[in-house]
Amino acid sequence: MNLFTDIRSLVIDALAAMTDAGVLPGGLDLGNVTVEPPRDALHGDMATNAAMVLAKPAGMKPRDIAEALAARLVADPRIVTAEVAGPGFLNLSLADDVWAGVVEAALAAPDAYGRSSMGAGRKVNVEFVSANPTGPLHVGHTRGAVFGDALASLLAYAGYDVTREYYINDGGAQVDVLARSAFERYREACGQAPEIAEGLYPGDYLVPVGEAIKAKYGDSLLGKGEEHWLDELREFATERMMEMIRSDLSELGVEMDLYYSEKSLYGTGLIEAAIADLDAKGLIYRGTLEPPKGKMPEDWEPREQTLFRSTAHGDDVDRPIRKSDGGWTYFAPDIAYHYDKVSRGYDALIDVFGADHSGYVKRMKAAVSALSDGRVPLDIKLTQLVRLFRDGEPFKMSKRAGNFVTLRDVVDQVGADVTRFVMLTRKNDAPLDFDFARVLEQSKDNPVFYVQYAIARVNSVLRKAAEQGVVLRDTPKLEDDAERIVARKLAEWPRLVEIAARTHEPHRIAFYLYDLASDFHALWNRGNEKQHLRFLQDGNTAASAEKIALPRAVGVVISAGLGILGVTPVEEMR
RNA sequence: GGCCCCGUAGCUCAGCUGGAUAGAGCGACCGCCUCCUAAGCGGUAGGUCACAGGUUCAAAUCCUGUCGGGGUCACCA
Repeated sequence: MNLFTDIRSLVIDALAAMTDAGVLPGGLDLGNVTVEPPRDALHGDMATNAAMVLAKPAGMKPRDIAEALAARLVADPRIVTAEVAGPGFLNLSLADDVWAGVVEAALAAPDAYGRSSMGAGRKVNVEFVSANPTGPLHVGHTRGAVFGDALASLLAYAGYDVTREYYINDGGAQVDVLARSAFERYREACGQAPEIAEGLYPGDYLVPVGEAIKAKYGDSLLGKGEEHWLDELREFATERMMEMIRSDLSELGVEMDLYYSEKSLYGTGLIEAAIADLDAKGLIYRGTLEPPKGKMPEDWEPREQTLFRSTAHGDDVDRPIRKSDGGWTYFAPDIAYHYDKVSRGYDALIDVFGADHSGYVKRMKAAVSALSDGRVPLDIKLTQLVRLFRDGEPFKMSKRAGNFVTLRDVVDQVGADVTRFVMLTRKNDAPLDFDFARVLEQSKDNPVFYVQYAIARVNSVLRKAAEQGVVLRDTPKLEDDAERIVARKLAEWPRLVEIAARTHEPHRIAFYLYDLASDFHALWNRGNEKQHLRFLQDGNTAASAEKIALPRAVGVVISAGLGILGVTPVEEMR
């Protein structure tokens, strides 16, 4: 049930009837006619722009259209008043029955209310995190993980068939560096002094890996050149890193459907096939790139390379796919990976990158556009930096020293639920301040707590009601504006889900939940002043049952929303 | 220099396929607990939506340009 689409249908039908009656000319495009919540509640419950949108094509004054439309709309029992306002808005106020119906719908099908069929079962692949398997996940990855996971849940809630996927960059030079770094820790485990040369990974998370290598190989690798151990240790260390990463993600509540290995692309012909596909489309050629405009790199020299004509699909320059030694550049397996995603039959692809990868957006979009002949849209969402604070004091991280703050640090200190909610209290492309102390604060200044407190209050009322022997009923009685405001906010939920899903912006869910909680807290406090607004009516279980329906519906929607965000609703706060 | 993101109240940020008098929280000020959790609520004050053009019945939103902040920039991933 989506009240806004219901009322929009009503408006569209009325406009069609006006056309049939000769009031409006035929052939009007009604696509731009909207029914939305007005910004100001004083304007009513819903507003439609129909008269303004149609005035020009119909050759009529907005007011005339609006008044004729109003006359038809008020004939519907759901519409109490329809008033022309401003430049031609038609403000609608809806009957209390309608709001009661919203509450009933939520209570009748708690798992379904707000779910959308807009996805229509279309297959969407959400690739996220995809951190190099060379160390633990840090805060930046955490944000990407939370964002991607919530986005995936949101899309599933909106009716898409979603795959969560992680691309393991285990095919490049950085996993060689990992192997060498692990080897030094292995030497350390064997009692030798490790030599962590410049460029190796210094983090002590490799210490246990070194010990594990010793446990497996004894001292048989000591003193041998890397040609004897590089392949084996690369695989060994990479597997250990991925175990750690999977475990970190699991701590955060993220479960991938598929881990896709870059290395697995090699030797299968997939890269060659992807490039051949582009070649067949005339998009591969030998050529020399112009130097970058503006500042000239010190060591730049003209060089003939094998290039992908990404400019044919919107990129700024063509991109090399082979290195001068004949090997593939990192871009080639990326192309092959997306070629594989396309050929797996997805209707849409989403990649979640850190903002520092913004330079790859155009070339990846160009690749997918070329590979799918423009059929499969690729949306790339960038997550901005996370700045860490404690009690307002920023603290520094140094990747060189290996002392960056890890996902596990964050989750261990504040918990997965708080981490996830806070990470979604900003738009993905806005920087996020994360204060370890503040996010645990139990006050209304902390949105996590504020929303959880609302649901805790709902549960509190339900416990009290059970003690008093109230038999729950799904038919609410709404008699005050404070109640209607809450019901109206509940009515916006299905609409909001669709907007958030369409824009790929799960943060909208978090903001909505905050607003809903706010309306609910306001209603709660009205009960302090007005006895009839209390959910529990003294000694009158029948009246209580009618009053409790609304907060129960609030609980339904907050639970559903937190579910999308991957946050566990609390039972109570003590 | 090219490209990408950002610029909205003193601060941190929302703002719906373009809608009406641009919202919330913090901070400031004034109020509300005999009563379902005051861990909360109500009110007051605070704005050239960076700037300038353009499109439109209508622009914080779309387009162009300028300014300011951040990111990124061939044979690393």
